[in-house]
Amino acid sequence: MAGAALAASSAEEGRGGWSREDDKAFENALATIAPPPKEEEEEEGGSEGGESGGGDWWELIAARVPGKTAAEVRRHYEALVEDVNAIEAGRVPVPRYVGEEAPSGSTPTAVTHSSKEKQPQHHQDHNSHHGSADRKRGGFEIGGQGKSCSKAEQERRKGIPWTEEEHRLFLLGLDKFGKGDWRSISRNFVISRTPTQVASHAQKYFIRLNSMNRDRRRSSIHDITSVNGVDVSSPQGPITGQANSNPVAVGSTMKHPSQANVPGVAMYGPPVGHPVTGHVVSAVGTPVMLPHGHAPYVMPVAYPVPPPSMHP
DNA sequence: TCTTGCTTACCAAGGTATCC
DNA sequence: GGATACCTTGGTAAGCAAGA
Repeated sequence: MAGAALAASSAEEGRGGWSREDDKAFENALATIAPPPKEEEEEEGGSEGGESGGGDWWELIAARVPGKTAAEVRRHYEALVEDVNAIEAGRVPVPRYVGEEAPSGSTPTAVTHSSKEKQPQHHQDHNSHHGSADRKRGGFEIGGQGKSCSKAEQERRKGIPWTEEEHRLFLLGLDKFGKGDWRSISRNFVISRTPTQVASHAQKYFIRLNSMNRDRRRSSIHDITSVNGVDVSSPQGPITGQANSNPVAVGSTMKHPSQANVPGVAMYGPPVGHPVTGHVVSAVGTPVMLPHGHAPYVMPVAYPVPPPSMHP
């Protein structure tokens, strides 16, 4: 989505003159100002919190985007939503990274930064390939391009750090779909990441949660365990067992550990468990950032490089 | 039985804190 | 300020379970 949002944004530069700064301000506004409650759209649980709630939501948003009117902001938002929906519906080819090959065949499958999904990898002995050049991030081929790779490619290969925004979406998705349903989380929330990536991220996240009471550590993105003041960190232990220890049924209401004295709360300082600003949340069943009648999880986020949608 | 999806364990790279 | 150690993170192979 972020990619979609960015694509939309850049596409819109021609129409509305939205600069990256404008987009950023716009996104920040969206993240911090709750949409007004709307009767027909609030059935899913509504969005609490935030600083607005009034009818002039667009005005509030516009107030945070220098030089933009409420109407412009609204149009911009709707354009973003349209693009996101179009991409999710498979009607629009997903953006690709610079230097990326066009996806062959009809599959619009995104070019992902997960090498697993995009290029065959020599299946080697686990030990033997460790340290081997072709597994190292600078060394494997992409689409037969060989070793000559651009800086951008190398940058991409070494892994794209999760942004706070992505992590928040991850938390929201976790809250909504529960642990284990990485596919849904990836598809509906963190659409810039593959399910595998989401699962991997989750693994680290839960490990982090469970080691919260260990000695002092550096802060990390995984210290963010709540969104909008609502703690969405799961009390469940590490992702354990193939038996799918998934104690959280999909769509079920998760208990918020912070309210139930769970680790995962602040352990050394502010970053830990600090509420993520933004009205996004509410936990279960709540659409993310939904002003007027739009599909959930539309939270435009701009990226320096448009992350491709992972979902065909 | 085969396919799909999830979990775990491991690695390399990069960043940060600490020590000199 | 530089060197070193430690920590965090993203990615992926392998194993396992559930469903078709």
